[in-house]
Amino acid sequence: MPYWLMKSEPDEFSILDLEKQHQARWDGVRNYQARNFLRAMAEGDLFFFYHSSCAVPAIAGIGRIVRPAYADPTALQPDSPYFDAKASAEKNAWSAVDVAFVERFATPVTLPRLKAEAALAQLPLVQKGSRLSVMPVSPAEWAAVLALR
DNA sequence: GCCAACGTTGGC
DNA sequence: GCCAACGTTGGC
Repeated sequence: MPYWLMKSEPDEFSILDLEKQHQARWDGVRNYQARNFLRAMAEGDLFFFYHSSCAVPAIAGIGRIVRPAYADPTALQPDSPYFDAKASAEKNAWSAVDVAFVERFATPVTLPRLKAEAALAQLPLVQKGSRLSVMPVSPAEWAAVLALR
């Protein structure tokens, strides 16, 4: 079962929001590499929920994919910040998945701690300049993060 | 708020 | 197809 990591700005959508809502649509991904990873997800896959662009960037918990990739409806909504004028119902390049809450870490694993972990050196998240917002996580990396929680 | 790094756009 | 300019990401 593949593992993933997805970034979200907690001001927009946080692990606490997911915990309260139980389930949510993960939409608004507008990068082809990230989108391709979304499309590779299967129902039941687990992912780390990462808080980006905030006071304490950190892996804040775990979610589960409950519906695999489908056309992202926000691309078709003119009032959405994720609206894409080039998208149509017939031809929508963007994908969304549905996710469910699994766990909120009592202590989020902060970016400095992730960077200090040798087992995570290959993870795009900790690599200089990487802005990838959806990425695969190997079983060894998954275990290394769980051990830091 | 700053700015480095990146991905995308568009002129040629 | 190249590449400069631009807009965005995201840590600090």
